[in-house]
Amino acid sequence: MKSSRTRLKDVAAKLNLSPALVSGVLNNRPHIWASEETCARILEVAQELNYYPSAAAQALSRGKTDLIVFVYKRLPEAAYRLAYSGLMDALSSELQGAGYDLTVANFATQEEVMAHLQKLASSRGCDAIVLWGREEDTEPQAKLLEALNIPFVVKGRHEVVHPHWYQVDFDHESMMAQCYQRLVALGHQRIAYLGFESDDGFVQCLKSGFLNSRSRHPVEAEESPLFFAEFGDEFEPNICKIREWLHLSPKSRPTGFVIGAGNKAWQALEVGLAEVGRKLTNKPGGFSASGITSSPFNLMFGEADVYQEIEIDKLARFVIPALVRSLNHESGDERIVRFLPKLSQARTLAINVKKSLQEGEATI
Amino acid sequence: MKSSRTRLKDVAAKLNLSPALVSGVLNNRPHIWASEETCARILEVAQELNYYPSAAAQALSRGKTDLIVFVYKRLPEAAYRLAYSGLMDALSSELQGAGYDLTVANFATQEEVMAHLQKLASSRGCDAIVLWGREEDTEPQAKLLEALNIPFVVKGRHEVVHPHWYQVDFDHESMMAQCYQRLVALGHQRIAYLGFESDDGFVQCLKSGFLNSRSRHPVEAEESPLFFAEFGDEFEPNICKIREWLHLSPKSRPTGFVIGAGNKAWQALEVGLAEVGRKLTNKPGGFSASGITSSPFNLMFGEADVYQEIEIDKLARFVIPALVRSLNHESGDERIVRFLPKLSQARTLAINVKKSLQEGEATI
DNA sequence: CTGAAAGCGCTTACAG
DNA sequence: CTGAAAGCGCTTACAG
Repeated sequence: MKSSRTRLKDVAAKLNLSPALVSGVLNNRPHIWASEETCARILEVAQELNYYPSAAAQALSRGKTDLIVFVYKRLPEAAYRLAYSGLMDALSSELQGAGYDLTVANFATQEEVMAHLQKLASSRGCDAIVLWGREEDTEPQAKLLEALNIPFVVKGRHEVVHPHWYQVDFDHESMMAQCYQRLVALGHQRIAYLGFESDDGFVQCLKSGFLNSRSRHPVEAEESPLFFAEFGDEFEPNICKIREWLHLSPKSRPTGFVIGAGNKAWQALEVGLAEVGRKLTNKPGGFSASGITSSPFNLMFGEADVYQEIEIDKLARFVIPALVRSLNHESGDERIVRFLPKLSQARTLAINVKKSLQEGEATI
Repeated sequence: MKSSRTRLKDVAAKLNLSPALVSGVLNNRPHIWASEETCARILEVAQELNYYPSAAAQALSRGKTDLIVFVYKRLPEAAYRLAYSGLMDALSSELQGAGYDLTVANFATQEEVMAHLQKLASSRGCDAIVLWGREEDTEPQAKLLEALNIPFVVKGRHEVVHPHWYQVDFDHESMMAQCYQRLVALGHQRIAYLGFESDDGFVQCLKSGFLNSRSRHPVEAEESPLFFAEFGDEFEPNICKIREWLHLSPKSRPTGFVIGAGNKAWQALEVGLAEVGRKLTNKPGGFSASGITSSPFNLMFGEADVYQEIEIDKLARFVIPALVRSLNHESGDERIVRFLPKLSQARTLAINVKKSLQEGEATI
């Protein structure tokens, strides 16, 4: 009982109407004339016969696939994979709402990505493309799409070199500024920065966000040293640096920490503090931190205001409007979307193994 | 300079050949005759003109879209979202290798999913479908696809009611059995189980895997109590139960833990042990645990052999072969794939705040 | 062994 | 206001 799908002419035949009329009504094309009643009957029969137009035939005749392709180069680091978690949920659901389907294509190498983009363009396999990944990868990809004259949106910070590209990303500078302000408001005088060691665009923006805040703000005496460190997403180098900082004298060690790095940095910070009998707090007078996190995130011992995982989904939701603008070749500054999330309190396990761990009872 | 894409007849014209011949050679159809040299020239010109066949035209004339759709109902719990992390990477890359593109469609409600499946089938929008999610959701979805006679593979444990479905999942029973054996090998006599509180198929399989191992294995005296608890993915209920167990006398409390739950259970276990000055170890004589984890996973204090995050990707790789079998309507037992991962050592922060935390120095 | 022709299932000017 | 016809770009029997 192979159910041969219903075609347009089947529903037209059943109604004794021409396929053209039925097509016109079903797509409610303007300037199509059919009585109210005929329209109703057409809808009814279409539903009754379970008619859905052939996607391929429509794509061929309309020259439009209603397909958006999400393209990226696979990154080996688990941290990046996790950053994509929830992205498909958000993108697919937004696109469905806009009448598009989402196709996903990822490749191990940049060459494969470029070849696929070329193929997509030449085979008219989609209406538009979303590029995701590091700037060093997405930049040549976007250039190719630009040359091929195919609409696209790219995730990333390309405003300096390519201000005319449709692009979406966080406002990393302001995020770090918010964190810095938060710590200043808590009364911290010496505020350290833990970042990533990377040329990635967002990393540089995080860094300059911190440095600009610091130089603009008067709390740190100009001659006070700059507590600044960048590492890969690993525990060891972070903990070493933190130990070094924490072993400075109480008058000279940093008490506030802006984190422009991943969960390993947070873990190192908490462990480092625990080693000296302290934990993070949101109250004045202790050690405090604020910054970005990867998902899932929770503190072990203390408390802190951070940017939580869910933000990447929110970011994804800006992609679709940008895509629509791109498809319509709308111009203007709204080609560049920069999203500033809000700080919120991190969940914590509030582990309290020994009394000596409690705030204020430094033991070393 | 809108680059109008090259069509088949363009390359045919340039070669003074008929489109039919060119098409035949490009698709290297059997029984097509063209001299070696002609073939070479065709390939050459196609490449030179950057020719890729129109996806829509091919789909229409061949009745095949080369599209696989990955369909699921969105689940609100972050834990589930994370379980999908890496899935797209694995699925897309496998499919690209098999000549298919991956399309993703997710919806908030079951009704929307069902409607989309109906539409996909009727619009011939894809060649096959991958269903992912909980059995209670995927079962009616799969039934619909079966009725619509469209090839599919479903993630899940449907072997009892639907042994003829193409399905892929972990061998949860054997996983729990492996964990149990591991603890027995370490000399544990009283082995507890921490699971999820859920009707999900995999949860039931984990549970029966543990219970069967236990009943088959002679180490536990038949009258020894069953240490067994199931909770949602939350910290509090787990820690309460663990405290209760750990406060039993050394002769009667459990020393081994099989974890059929998420990271919250692990955190609770580690915190509970830390509260009594202990941590997990892989050596005989202490407290040990083994089980499943969500990604990313690391222990805070101790060590343990666990199933790591990456397994979900490995699982995904079994989907494509199953899909191909499904497309060819191959029969046999290989419709059901059950994957048994290997235990491996979890990363640990090895936090060691106070000496009293060290193994063997119980303090309470 | 080759090329002209029909067909896939829609859409959309274009004549009635 | 309507319907017959051509066209989207391929593929594939089918006659030469």
